[in-house]
Amino acid sequence: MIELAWSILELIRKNPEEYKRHLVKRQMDAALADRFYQVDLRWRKIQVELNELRHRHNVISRSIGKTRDPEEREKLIAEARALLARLKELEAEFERLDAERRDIMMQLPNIVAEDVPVGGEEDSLPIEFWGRPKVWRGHIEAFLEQTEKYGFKVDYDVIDWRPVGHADMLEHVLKLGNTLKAGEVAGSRFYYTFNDIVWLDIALLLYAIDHMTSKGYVLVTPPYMLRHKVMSAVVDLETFKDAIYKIEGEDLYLIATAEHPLAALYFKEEIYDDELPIKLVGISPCFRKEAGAGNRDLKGIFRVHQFHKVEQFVFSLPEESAKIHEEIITNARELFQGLGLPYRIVNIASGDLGACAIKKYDLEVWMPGQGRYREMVSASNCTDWQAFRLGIRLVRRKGMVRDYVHTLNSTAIASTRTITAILENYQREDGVVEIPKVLRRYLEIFKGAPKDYIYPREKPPAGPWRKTS
RNA sequence: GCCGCGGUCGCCUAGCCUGGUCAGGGCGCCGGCCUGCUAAGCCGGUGGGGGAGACCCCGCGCGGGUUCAAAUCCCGCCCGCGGCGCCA
Repeated sequence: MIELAWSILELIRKNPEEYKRHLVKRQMDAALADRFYQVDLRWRKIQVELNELRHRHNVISRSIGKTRDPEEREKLIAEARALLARLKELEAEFERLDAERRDIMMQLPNIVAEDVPVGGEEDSLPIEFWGRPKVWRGHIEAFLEQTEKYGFKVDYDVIDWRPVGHADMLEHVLKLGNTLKAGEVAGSRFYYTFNDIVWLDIALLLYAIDHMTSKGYVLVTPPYMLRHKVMSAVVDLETFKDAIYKIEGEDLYLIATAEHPLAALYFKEEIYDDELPIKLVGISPCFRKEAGAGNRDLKGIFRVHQFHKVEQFVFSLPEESAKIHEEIITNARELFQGLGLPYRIVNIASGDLGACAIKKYDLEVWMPGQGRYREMVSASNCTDWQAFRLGIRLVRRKGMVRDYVHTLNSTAIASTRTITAILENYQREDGVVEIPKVLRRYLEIFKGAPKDYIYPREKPPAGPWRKTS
C-alpha cells in the first residue's frame, strides 16, 4: 500500500478521533472531521466502481481498434456507448463528491503541537522575558499583570513622566506622519510618513536583511501579487477573507506578507532531501485589508493596510522543522536585542493559531506609552500544511521516497510596527527620540538622514497642517 | 496588444501531419548483481490515486469539446521563445 503522504489525510483516515481532539483544541467544530471522513469513504468507494466501469469500457474500446469485421465493430461500438451512458452518471456523482471532498479538505487545519497551551487568546503563555522595560508609574500594576502573573520576575525602570503614545508622537510631537490626509485620499489605516521616519523605515529593513544574509539566508525580492490558486494554497480561508486585496478584473491578489510568494517559490516542485534546509529572507511591501480588526489600533501606524517587512522563510526536512522553528524565533530575538527593545516571547494558545500552524511564537515588545506588550514578530511552524497545498514534494534519496517538505516563516522586522516600538521606547521626556545605535551605520552614509536623534518639530516638513493642540 | 512557433512522467527528447501497439529513448537518481574499494558493465525501479491483494484507473501546460477511442483533431486560457507595435 502506498503511504499517505499528507500527515492530516493520513491521520483522519487512520484515527479520526485523534484529529477531532485537535479541532477541539482549536475551538473548532469537530463535525468537520466526521464530514470529511464520510465523504472520503464514499469517494473511495465510488472510485472503485468507476475504475471498474472504465476498465470495461477501455477493454471494449481497445478491441474495436483491432476488429476488422464491420458488423462486429458496430456491435462493439454499441456496447461501448451503453457503458458510456452509465459511466456518465457515475462520473457526475463522483465529481460532485470530489468537489465536496476537496472543499472540506481545504478547510482542514493543521494539528496542534503537544507543547502548545490549550485555550483561547487569554491562554497564550509568555515563556521568556528580555530587557529592562521602562514602566510609567501609572502602568506598574498592568506591567506586573503581564509579567509576574506568569511567574516571571522582570527588572524594570519606573518613570514618572507619562510617555506619549506612538501615534501622537508621530503626528503631533515629531510631526513626521500624516494619517488624516492619507485617510482622506486613501482611507483609514493609510499614512504618509516623512523624512526621519522614512529613513528609520529603510534603516530597519537594511538592518534586518544585513543580519539575516550574514547568516546565509538568501535575499529575495518576490512578486507582490499572486494568482488565486497559489494564494489559496498558501493561506487559510479566514486570512483570505480578512486580509487579502484583489486586483479588479485580474486573477491577482496583493500579498499580505513575503511569506506568500516565498512559499510559492517551489510551487509544484520536488525538493531533494540533500538540498534542505532552504533558508530565505524576503523583503517586500505587505498589503492587508484588516477586515476583522474592527476599531482596534485605528490611530497611528501600528495596524495599517500597507507596510514593509523583512520575512524569514525556510523549507525544511520534517524531522528538523521543530529545531528550525527555534532558530527563526532566535533570529528575531537577536534583531530585537540589537535594537534594545524589551520583549517577551509568547507561546500562542491553540485557539489563536492560524489554520496553517501547529505552533506559533510571537515576540511582543513592551510599549511604554500603552503599558502593554504588543506583537512585533510572529514565527510559525506550518509543517506540511502549506507544502501539501502547494504541491511541494520532498524526495528522500534513500529509496526515492516522496512526502512533503515542512515550511516555516517568521517576521524578521516589520517596519511600521517596529517604528512604533522605537517611538515609545526611545522617547525622552522632552519628546526627543534616540535612534537605536545598531541602526546608525545604515544612516550615516546618507547626508539627509538623521544620525543620533529625531527631534520634535513645530510643523511638518510637508503636507497640509493646522495647529490644533 | 498583434502575428508566428512551442510547452511530453526530475532534466533532455521521440511520438502529433495520417486518432487505436504498454508514451519510446538518453541523462540523472534509487535498489540489486559484479568488484578488495571505486568506476565501468549488467538487471530492475524512478508521476498521482484506489484496492487486503492479483491488479485497476487517471496523467503528455490548464480547462472544455468531437469520438467507441485523443499526447495526436477543434475551441478557450496560462506560460515561454522569435518578430512587429506601444511605452519606459
